[in-house]
Amino acid sequence: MNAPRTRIQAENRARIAAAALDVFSAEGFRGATVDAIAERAGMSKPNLLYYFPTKDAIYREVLERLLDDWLAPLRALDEAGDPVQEIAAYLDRKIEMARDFPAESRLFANEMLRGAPNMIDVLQGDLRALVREKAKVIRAWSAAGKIARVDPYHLIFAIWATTQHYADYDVQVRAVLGDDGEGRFHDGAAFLRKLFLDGLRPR
Amino acid sequence: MNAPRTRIQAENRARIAAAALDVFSAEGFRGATVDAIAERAGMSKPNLLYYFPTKDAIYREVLERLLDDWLAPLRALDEAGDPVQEIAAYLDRKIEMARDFPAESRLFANEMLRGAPNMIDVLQGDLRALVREKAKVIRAWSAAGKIARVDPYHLIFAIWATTQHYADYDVQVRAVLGDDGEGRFHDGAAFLRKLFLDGLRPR
DNA sequence: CTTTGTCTTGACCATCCGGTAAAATCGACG
DNA sequence: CGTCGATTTTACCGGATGGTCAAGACAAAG
Repeated sequence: MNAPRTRIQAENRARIAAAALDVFSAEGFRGATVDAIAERAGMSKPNLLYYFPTKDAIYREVLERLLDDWLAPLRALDEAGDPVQEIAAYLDRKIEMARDFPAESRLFANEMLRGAPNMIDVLQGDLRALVREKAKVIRAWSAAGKIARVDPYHLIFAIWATTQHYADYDVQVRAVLGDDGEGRFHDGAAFLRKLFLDGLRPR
Repeated sequence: MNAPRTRIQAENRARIAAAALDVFSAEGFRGATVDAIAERAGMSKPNLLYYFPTKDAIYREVLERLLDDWLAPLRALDEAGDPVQEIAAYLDRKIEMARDFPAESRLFANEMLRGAPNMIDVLQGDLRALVREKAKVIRAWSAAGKIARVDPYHLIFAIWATTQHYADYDVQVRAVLGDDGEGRFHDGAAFLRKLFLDGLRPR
């Protein structure tokens, strides 16, 4: 069943993965029930288990489907572009993802909080390599005087943290700001651009 | 049983709360089992349930014990101090908390991810009021030209996000950096000070 | 239409888990 | 020491949940 062989299989596996993303991200792995995922996918539990053998398998599938999209914004950081604009654009892409794919962000957050039992290998492998590569780019920008001399790793962490915060801590942000439609994403993006480029100290 | 009447009660309730903090923060509410908390506290499950009537009650107790400590760093932001130093000091305090009390941070993160079912009233009440008050202070600093004109709410979010990231995403940070003892907290603090004060654009 | 493999369902099982009951043990105080 | 309330333990219950099974419904190909 690893490679979908029929149209129905492809459709249903996709529907299940979408439903599972919602449920897992909102309830955590343990809090999500197979029944809840099945109901959200519009099918019975045994039917769902016809497509995925175990709850774990569903979870792993969801994680896998996410990974590429998740790292795409960092991958797109372009050595050849203008450094300041590249970083501003990276911030924007990440804020957009927090706005448009909050469930994905929360799923990752849940996995991290538990110690990444299903992703530790990816973190230490592909992710680490990608970050190292981009850190090199950032360091070169620093050396060329295009941006300030800062630790590129912690810069990347700060970009992740500030942008994903709008998805992961959405309740808190909304509680503090009051309900603002989606204005918080726009205002947050503007603030972050200013923060990352110019900081707080008056010039 | 709300107010401990004996020495043993006070001791055991404290031991249970400490154990529960560890288990809840690592596994999430649903992932934590009463048995696991009891074992970690060094007692049997029925014994634990002699001190707290339900799993929910344990969880609420843990949240309550945390709240004051959690908001203390923001409360300490002093209108009368030097703005730049006040913000730098706030960053430092928050980074220290991420290093010294990561379980607390992760517990909050778990609660936020689920939509804060047990804290939404606090968020919309005390927290919101406190943030509003401090936002006013920050805005006054901006108006006086002591710091740049930025949205004070999003500034506070950014401080929370960047500092708590070192607790909540600890696995990821360690996977990317390799094991570094606790150097990441020192380096992170230095980076954040520079980021928040001066930004990335070369001067 | 019929056949054959795909898909779906209802009934069911075993385990985990939150919580209870009641008896046994402990410990502070007279 | 003896008493009595505080504490702890053993045994247990019922519902939730992950997963199975066997039979039925369905779709595609001849």
